[in-house]
Amino acid sequence: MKEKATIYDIAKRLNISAATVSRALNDHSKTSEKTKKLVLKTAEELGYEQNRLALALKSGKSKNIGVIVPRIDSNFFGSIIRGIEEELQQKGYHVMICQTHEKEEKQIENINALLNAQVDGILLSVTKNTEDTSIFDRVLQKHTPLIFFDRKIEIKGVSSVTIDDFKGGYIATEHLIKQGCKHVAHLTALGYQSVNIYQGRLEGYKQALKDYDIPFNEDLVIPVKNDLEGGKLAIETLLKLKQQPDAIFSSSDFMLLGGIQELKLRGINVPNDMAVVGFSNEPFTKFLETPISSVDQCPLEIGKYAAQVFLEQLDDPKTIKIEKNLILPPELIIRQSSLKN
Amino acid sequence: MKEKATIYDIAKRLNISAATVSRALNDHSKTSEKTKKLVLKTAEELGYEQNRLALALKSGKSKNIGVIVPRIDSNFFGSIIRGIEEELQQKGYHVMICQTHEKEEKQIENINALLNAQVDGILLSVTKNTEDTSIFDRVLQKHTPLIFFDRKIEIKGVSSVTIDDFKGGYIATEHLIKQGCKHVAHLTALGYQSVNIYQGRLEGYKQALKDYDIPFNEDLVIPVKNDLEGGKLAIETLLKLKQQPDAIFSSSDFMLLGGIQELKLRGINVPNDMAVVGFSNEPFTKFLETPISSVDQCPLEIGKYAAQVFLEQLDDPKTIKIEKNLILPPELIIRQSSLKN
DNA sequence: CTGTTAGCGCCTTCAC
DNA sequence: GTGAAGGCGCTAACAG
Repeated sequence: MKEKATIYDIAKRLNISAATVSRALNDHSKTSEKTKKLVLKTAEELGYEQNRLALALKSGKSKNIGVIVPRIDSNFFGSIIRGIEEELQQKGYHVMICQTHEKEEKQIENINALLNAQVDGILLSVTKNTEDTSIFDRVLQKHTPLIFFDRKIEIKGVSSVTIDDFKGGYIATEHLIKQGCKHVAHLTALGYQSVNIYQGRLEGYKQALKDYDIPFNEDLVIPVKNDLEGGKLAIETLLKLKQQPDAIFSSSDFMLLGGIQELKLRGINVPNDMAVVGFSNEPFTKFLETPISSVDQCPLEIGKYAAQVFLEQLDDPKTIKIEKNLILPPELIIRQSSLKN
Repeated sequence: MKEKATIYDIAKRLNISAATVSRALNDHSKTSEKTKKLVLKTAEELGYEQNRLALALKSGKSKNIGVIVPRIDSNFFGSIIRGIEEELQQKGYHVMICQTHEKEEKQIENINALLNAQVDGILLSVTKNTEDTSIFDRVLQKHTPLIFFDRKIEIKGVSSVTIDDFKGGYIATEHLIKQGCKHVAHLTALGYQSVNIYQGRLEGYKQALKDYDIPFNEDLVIPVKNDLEGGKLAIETLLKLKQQPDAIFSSSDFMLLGGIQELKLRGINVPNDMAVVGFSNEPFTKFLETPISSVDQCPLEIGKYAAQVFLEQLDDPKTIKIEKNLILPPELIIRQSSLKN
C-alpha cells in the first residue's frame, strides 16, 4: 500500500481521467455503473481516501467548526461540548476546541486562529470580561456564522442559545417560598457584569418575592466571589443581620457549598433551620450527605441547540441570515437541602 | 474590506508578483526591506490573513491533531484535553475532539475521519472493548504519529503516556496498612479487560500486602460494576464475610461512594470502623462531609506529556521513530476518610 | 458517458 | 532581489 493514494493513482491504473474517478467516487449520475464499480474496487485496493483538505480548499468549506469556552475541564462546558460534538459529527463536521480562561486576549487570539483555519462557523461562550466587540464584527464580515451559547452579548445578527436565568431564579425562589420560607436570602456572584447572567437570576428572585407578596430586602442579597470562600463570607454577613434568613437561593453551587460548610460549623441545620437551593446542578450536589437542590442548566441541550442553530444558519443564503435567540428553560432539581421536615 | 484577501490581491495592488508577496510575508532572507514593509502594510490594509488550508494542502501538514476520548464530559478526560490543548496551541496546533462512548466502531470511525481530515497526529485513549487492532496499523502505515494516553494497548511503535496503576494501588494500600488496618478489602471494576488498568491496581494492592507481611485473602477482592450500585453490592458481600475488613481500597471513587452510602445506612463509621481510599480524585471526593482520600491521576500532566511526546515524534525522521512509554507516578491525596482517630 | 482545462491559495524551484 | 511556472488533490464547466 502506498503511503497516500490519490485519484490520479487510480486514474492511471485504470487508464481513465481523474475527473471520471472523482465522479465515480461521488456517485455522480452521469457515470456508467461499470466504471463506478471498477473505480470503487481499485480505490479499495489502493487504500484510497479522500483528502478533505483539498476538498476544503476547493469548496471553501472546511467542515470544521470552532468552539470556544472558558475552560474545558468543567462539567458544565464539557457537557455542552459533548452536545455540540454529538450533533455535528453526524453531519460530517469536526469540532475544534479552544479555551479562553476568561481572558479577552485569548478570546481574540482563538477567534483569529479559527478564522484562518477556515472554520465554517464559531460557537462561543463569551468571556466574562469582554469589552472590545470589534472582533465579532470581523467574524461577521467574513460571513462566518457566529453563535453565542450560555453567555451572550447583544450583537445584531448573532444568534444565541442561552438558558432563562430569570426563570431559573424565579423557580428556585418560588420553591423556597412554597416550603414556607419567609426570608429568602440570595447569593450573587461578583465580576460577571458584561455577560449579565447573574443579573437575570437576581431579577427572577425579585419577581418571585413580589408575586408572593414578600417585600424585597436589599440586605438579604449578598454579592460575593464565586467560590467556597465567598460562600462562607456570605454566611457570616447574613448571620449578623437583625432579620436573619430562613432560606438561601444561591446563584452558584460552589458558593452555596461554602456556605453550607459554614452553617454546619455553626450548628445550623440544613434544611430545617435554613433551606437552600443552588444553581448549575454540579455533579457533587447529588453526592452530599444532604443532597443539594439546584437549578439544572441542561448543558447537553444547550450544546445540541447551539449546533442546530449553526446548521440552520448554513442553509440560509448569506444575505438573509436571521438572528435567532433560543432561551432554554432551566429545571429545578429538588433534593433534600430544600425540603423542610 | 473584501471578504477574503489573498496574496494575489496584495500583489496586484503593489504591481508585484504573488511570489514576492509570499516571500515578504514569510520574512524570506532574499527580499528587500522596502518591499517587505510595503507588503506588510498593504496586507494589513486589506485585512489579509493566511489561508491555512492552502498551506496545509501544499505542505501536507494541517496543524491539526485529533484527540479521541470515551467521553468529554468527565472531569478526568476534560482535564487531559485541557492539558493537551494548552501545550499544543502555543505551537500553533488545533485540537480536534472526538468521543467513542466506549464503542469500538466509533473509535474506528473517528480514526478514519481524522485521518482523512489530514491531522498531523492522533492522541487516543483506547476504548475498553477494543478487539481489532488493525485500525492502528493503518494509522502507522500513513506515518501519522499515534499516541495512547491513559489507556493503552501494546502495539509496536506506538508511544504512550499512562499512569503507574501498580504504584497507585500500592501507595493506597500501604497507606491503609500504616493506619493500622489489618484486613484491607479491594474493589475492582468489571469490564476493562482489554486495557487492564484495574489489573495494575490490583497487583499493586497485592504487592503492598506482601511487603507488609499480610496474607492475601481472595475473598476480600470484590469485582463489581463501576458505579454507585456496584459499590453498594460490594459492601453487602463484604459484610457477609466471617473475617470482615477494616479498610477498603477501591479502584474507583464512584464505587467507593456507593459503598460509603451503604456503610452509613448500616451505621458503620468511616474512617474509624472502616478506613477507605478511592481512585481518581474525582472533584466530589473533597466536598463530602467526610472527604475521601483518593489516588490522583494527574490528568493535566497526562495531557501535557502526551502532547510533548507527540511533538517529539514530529521531529524524528519518519524512519527512526522511537517508541516512548511514559508512566507517570500517581499521587495519594490523603483526606479524612482514611485517617483513624 | 468521459476527457480536458482550469482554479481554490499558497509556496518553491528555476531562471533572470 | 524578483517574476514565471508548476503543483499540492480535488471538482466543476465545458467539450466532445
